[in-house]
Order: sequence, then C-alpha cells, then structure tokens
Amino acid sequence: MDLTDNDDPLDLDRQVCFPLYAASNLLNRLYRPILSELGLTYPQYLVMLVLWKHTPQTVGSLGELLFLDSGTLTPLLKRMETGGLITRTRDTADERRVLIHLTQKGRDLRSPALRVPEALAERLDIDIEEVVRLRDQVSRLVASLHTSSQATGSTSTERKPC
Amino acid sequence: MDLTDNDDPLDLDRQVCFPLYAASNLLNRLYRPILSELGLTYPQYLVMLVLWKHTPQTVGSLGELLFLDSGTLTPLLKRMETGGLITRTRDTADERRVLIHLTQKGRDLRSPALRVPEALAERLDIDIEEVVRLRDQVSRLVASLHTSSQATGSTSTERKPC
DNA sequence: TACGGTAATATTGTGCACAATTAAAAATTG
DNA sequence: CAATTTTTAATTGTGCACAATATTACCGTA
Repeated sequence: MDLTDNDDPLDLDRQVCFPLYAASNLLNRLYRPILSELGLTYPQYLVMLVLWKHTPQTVGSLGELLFLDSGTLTPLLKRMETGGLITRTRDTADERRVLIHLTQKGRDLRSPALRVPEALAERLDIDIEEVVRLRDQVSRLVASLHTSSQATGSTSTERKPC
Repeated sequence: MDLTDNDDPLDLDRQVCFPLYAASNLLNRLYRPILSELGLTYPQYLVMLVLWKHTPQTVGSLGELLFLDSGTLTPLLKRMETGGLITRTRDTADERRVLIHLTQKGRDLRSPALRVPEALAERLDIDIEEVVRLRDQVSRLVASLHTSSQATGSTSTERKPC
C-alpha cells in the first residue's frame, strides 16, 4: 500500500503529474456551482482576480500572469465582454494591444465574490497548515515549470521523475 | 513579497487552487510533445497506464481511477479505438457495461512509453525529495476532494480557505 | 520611405472536461 | 412476474487549452 514501494515507473501511484491533474479537475468541479452563481467560470474568475487588483490589463499581461495564451484568452474575454463584465478596446498608443477594462458591473461583482473562498472552504476538509505548505510547494513547481518552458538548457545535476 | 503577508482573500498569490490549475496546464504542455510521439494525449496516456496494469477495464472503472466521467471518457476511448490501441465491446454478462481491452498495438506501446518519465524529468529541474513530498501532499488533497465530493456533511472543526 | 524583422492579438482545428439529459439493461420490490 | 428503481454508458451543448498559422501594427535601418 506504500506509494513508494513499487519499481514500475509507469504505475499510476508513482506519478506526480496525475495527482496534480486530478486535483485541478476536482477543484474546478468544486468551484463550478459556486462561481456559476456569479456567472463566472474558473478561468474567468482568475481574470477577475487580476482585474480587481489592477486595471487595465492587456491580453498579453493576463497571459503572463495566468500562464495562458491568446488562443485561450481571446474567446474567453469575448464571452466576458458579452456578459458585460469587461470592455475590450484597442490601445490607441499601440494598435496591436487590446486593453481590458472592468465595467461597473464587473467592479460590482467583487463584493459577492469575497464570499467565494469561504464557500469553497466549507466544501473542503483539510488542515490549513497543510494547505499553506501545499500552496507554496506547488508554487515552486509552477515557477520551475515556467522557467524550464523558456530555457531548454539546465544546470542542475539532481533530476526527478514524474 | 511574502505570499502570506497579505490580507486580501482575493489576491492571486493567496490562492491554493490557482497554482494547482497552472501546474496542471504547464505539465500538460510539457507532456504534449513527448506523448505526441506515441500518438497519445495526456489523459489517453493515463488510460494506458491503467490498462497496462490490469485489463479489461470498464468505462466506469476507468472513471473511478482517473476521476473522470463517461462524458469525457466515451469520446476519448472512441478515439483510442480508432487509433487501434484498444477495443470497446459490450459485456455479454451485463450488457450495460463496455469492456476496454488492449490490442496488440496497445500492448506494444508500453515499451517505448517506459522512456516517458525520464524524458519528462529531463525537462524539469527540481529536487527529487521535494517532488515526492509534493506528490504525497497533492495525493492527500485529491483523496480529500474525492470524499468531500461524495458526502456533503463534514465532521472536522478546522477548515481552510482556497 | 520602402522593407525586413519583430511583437501582439486573432483564427483554426483538435481534444478534453463537465453538467444535464437520454437510453437501455439489470436489480429490486410489491 | 410486473412495476419501479438503480446502474451503466452515450449524447448534447458549453467552455476551456493549446499548437499552428494568419493578421496587423510597430520598429529599425538603409
């Protein structure tokens, strides 16, 4: 039953990526009914988190912060524009850029969204200390993944399986 | 700069779910070119991991192991059948079930797939100890998410934000 | 001031992921 | 055994996620 007591590199229990994949799916499933009351999907909620912090953003700046590209963001932002949460306008100073601004409706959504974290917490059942550790460890992985996706070369000697 | 030095519950850096979401996307992006050489996507690779371990499976048993439902698996398995990796046949003993068997081509794919973990490891740059800790912590989260998605009631007093 | 190169966004096509619904077979129960 | 309920998978419709490509705008230089 020990997860490490196994020498098959293709055993599901030895995979690092599968728990991350499963956790992401399960969390999305948990968020869905909560966010649907606000008329948001999870990636749309992430865009709102960024915009509530600092406006305007461009498609590119959102993509850097959320690790998404225009192929994902452009249609997503169009749906949010249709929903009346944001505006998409070409930057007159640089016509290549598209500026994303919040509408009043988008700003007003922040207040009810403040209850989202606790609504989610009600559906979970984990020690808060462990969650903070988990967050910081996954964040380090994300940072590592982000840099390794840019530079193919590596300097470390210690490597790891996934 | 401290991630915890912040009292805004809607700050992106305080989210637990966002790093998991980002890590899942980034890992999938990393797997893609490696698995495409085998003609697999990441969820298809997970199905193969299960089938290489034990055959046959049903749509339901695969769904339980991978936390996916028939809406995702049915079209995915049809593509794998079209690709010649598996067969889908109704269970004669219980006509509701669909049995998933490996074809010879599917079995033969295991040998080249043995190199997938190391191919992925080459593109990462993390200490192996930390990865094992991460895997076990995320696995506990997945277990917790799995149970909390079934039973709405909870007994713990300590809750956590996300 | 054309022009080659680069940067930012949009488009296209494929494959998930899921809620909600449907369909059919099996199990249960009166 | 007939009616009801449950189980299993498929279908439908929406929204990501991404690679590859296209489009348009900026930028530098000769």
